[in-house]
Amino acid sequence: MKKILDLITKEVEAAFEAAGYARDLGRVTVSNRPDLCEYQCNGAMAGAKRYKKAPIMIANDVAQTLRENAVFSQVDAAPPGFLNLKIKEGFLTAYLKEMEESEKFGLEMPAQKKTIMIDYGGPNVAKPLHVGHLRSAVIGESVKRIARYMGHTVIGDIHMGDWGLQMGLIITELKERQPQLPYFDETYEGEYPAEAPFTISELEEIYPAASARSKADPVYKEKAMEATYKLQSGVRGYRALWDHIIAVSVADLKRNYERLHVDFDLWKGESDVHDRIPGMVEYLKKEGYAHESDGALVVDVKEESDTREIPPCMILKSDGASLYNTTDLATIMERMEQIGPDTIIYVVDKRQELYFEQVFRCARKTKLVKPETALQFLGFGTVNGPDGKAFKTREGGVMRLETLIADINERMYEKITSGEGEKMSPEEARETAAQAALAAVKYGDLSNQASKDYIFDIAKFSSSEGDTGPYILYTIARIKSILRKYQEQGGDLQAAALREAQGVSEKSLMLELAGFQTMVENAFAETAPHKVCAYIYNLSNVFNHFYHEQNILKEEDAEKKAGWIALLVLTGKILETCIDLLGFSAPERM
RNA sequence: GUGUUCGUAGCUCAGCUGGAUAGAGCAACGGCCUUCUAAGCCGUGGGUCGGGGGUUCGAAUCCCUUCGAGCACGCCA
Repeated sequence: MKKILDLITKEVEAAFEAAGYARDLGRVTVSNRPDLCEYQCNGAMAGAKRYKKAPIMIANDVAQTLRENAVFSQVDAAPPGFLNLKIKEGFLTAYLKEMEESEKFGLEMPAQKKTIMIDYGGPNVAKPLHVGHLRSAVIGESVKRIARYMGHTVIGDIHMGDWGLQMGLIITELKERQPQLPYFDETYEGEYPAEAPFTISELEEIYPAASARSKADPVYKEKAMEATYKLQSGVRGYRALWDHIIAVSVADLKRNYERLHVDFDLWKGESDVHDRIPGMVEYLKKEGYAHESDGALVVDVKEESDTREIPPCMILKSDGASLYNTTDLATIMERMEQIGPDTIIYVVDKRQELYFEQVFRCARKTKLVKPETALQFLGFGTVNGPDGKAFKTREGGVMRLETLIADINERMYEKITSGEGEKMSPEEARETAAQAALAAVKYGDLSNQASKDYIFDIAKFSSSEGDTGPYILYTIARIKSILRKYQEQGGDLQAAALREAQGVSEKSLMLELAGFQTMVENAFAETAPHKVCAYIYNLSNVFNHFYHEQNILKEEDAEKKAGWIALLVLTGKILETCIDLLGFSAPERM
C-alpha cells in the first residue's frame, strides 16, 4: 500500500495544480511544529520565485482548494507561506486498518528484488571477541534484518581473519613451547592427533604473547613470517595445526555470537580464497592492470578527480606473499562467481575507509565486478569507555565481550529480582534478564549513528529511564500485560476494531504508527538502524503518554475500550517488529 | 604535510537532500501511585548550534575561511 505521506502529497499536488501551480511543489512532510499541525507543505515558498508572487498568496490559493478536500480536517496558510495540515480522524483510522490487514503493515515490496551480501570484516581467529567486534556484529545483523524485511535476499558472511601473519605467529609460538609436537616434525608421516593441542583459553593467551614477542624480536618475527609462508604453501603439519586452530576458534565464536542473537549464513574466511589467488594474479598481470612497483605488484587506482593522493592497491608484497587486499579481491571474485550479488556491504571499522576505497576501485577497474554492482563501505566508529577513551577493563586490559555481557546480565537480574515489578520464578527472571541485557547492549549501540564513535556506558544503557533498550521492552511488556488482562476478562483481541481517535494523544499515537513504512524505507535506504531506534523511542513515548491519560481496562463504553485495545495490539506488533529488526526481543512481562 | 570526519545544553546524543520558537535523555529542581506495570507520566530551569564571512525570502543544515579534536595516509589487517 502507499505510504501515508504519498497519499497526502498526492492530494496537495493536485491542489497546487488546480490552483494553477506546478505539481512538484506539493511535497508534504511530517510537521516540525506539532503544536500547529500534523503535516506541512513548504512548496509555496519554493514557488515564490517561479511565479513571482508572494508565497503567502500561493499558499492561500492552494489552501482554498484544499479545504474542499475530504482528507483534511484543517488547512491553514501561515506566513510566510507554510501550508499547515491536519488530517481527518476517519482517514487516519481507515489507513491504519488497511495497515493492520496488510502483510508487513503495508510496506511495499521492491519491484526488483536484490541480492545483498554483508561482509562483517570478521574477527581474527584465536583472539577473544571484545567490544570492537560488537559493532560489526550488531550493526550488520540489524542491516541484514532490515534488508530482508524490505524483501531483499541477504547473505551474511562473517569473513574471518584466518590466513595472515597471525596464524604464523601462533604456530611459531606453539613451536617454541612444544617443539616435540608431531606437527613440527618434517619426517612425520602418520596421522596427526584428532584432539587439538590447546584449548580456546590457551589459544587466546598464545596469540597476544606471540604478537608481543614478534614486535620486540626481529628474529622471532622472521620465524613467524616463515611459518606463515609454510602454512600458505601447504606444509602438511602446519595445515593440520591450522585446522585445529580454526576448529577451536570457530566453536568458541559460534557460542558467543549465538548468545548475541547474531548469525551468519556463511562462515568463510580469508583462507577460502587462497587457491584463487594465483589465477587472479595471473589475470591481473595478463590484462595489464597490475604492474611492479618497488618490487611489489600493484594496481594503480588514482583518478583525475581525486583531491588527494590515493596509493595504488597492492596485490602482492615484494616477497611475493599475499595480503589482505589480495584475499579481499579474490573474495569479491568468488562472490561474483558463486552468488552474483547486486550489492556487497562491508561492515568494518571506519579507519579502513581508504583501504576499502582502493579495493573497490581496483575491483571495478579490473572488472572483477560488474559496473552496476554496488560496493558499499559501512564504517563504524570506535567504542569508548565513560572516560571517552578506548574501552578498557579497570586494570587497563581489553574487556572481553563475554565478560561485559555477563556483567550486564547480572545487573539486569538484580534489577528484576529486587524491584517492585512482576513476581517471577528465578528461571523466568534469568531469561528476562538475558533479554533485557541484550536489548540494553544492542539498543545502546544501534541508537548511535554507525559511523560515529560512541561511549559505552553500562549504567546508561541498562537503565530503563530515557532512550534505552529496557525502556522499550518495558513499554512492550506494559502493552502485553493489558492485552493479557483484557483477554482474562473475556475480551477478544481479534474482534477489537480500531475507532476514530477521540483525543489528541490517541491521534498522536495513530499518526506515529502511520509513519512506520516511511521509517523502514529510510532506515534501509540509508543503512541506518538508528532510525529504527529513534522511531520506537518516539512511539513508546507517545504510547506512554496515551496510556497515562486514561484507564483502558476500566473504560465502560465497550466499543471505545475495544478500539483502544485494537490500537494497543497494533502498537505492540509494530514495536515488536521493530525490535526484531534491531535484533532483540521482548519478554512477556518485566 | 596531505586528506578525511567531527565540533549542537553541565554530560551523552538527535536534527544536516535549507524552512516557523534548534529537540531528546541523563544530571538539577518541583509534582503524580487504595485506579490497566511508578522500569512510568507531567512540569521548571539550562543553547551566540566552535569563531568569522558568503549564497538565500529563509542557514545548525549548502559554500569559503579560521580555530580545536579524532582518524587515515604501499609491502599490518
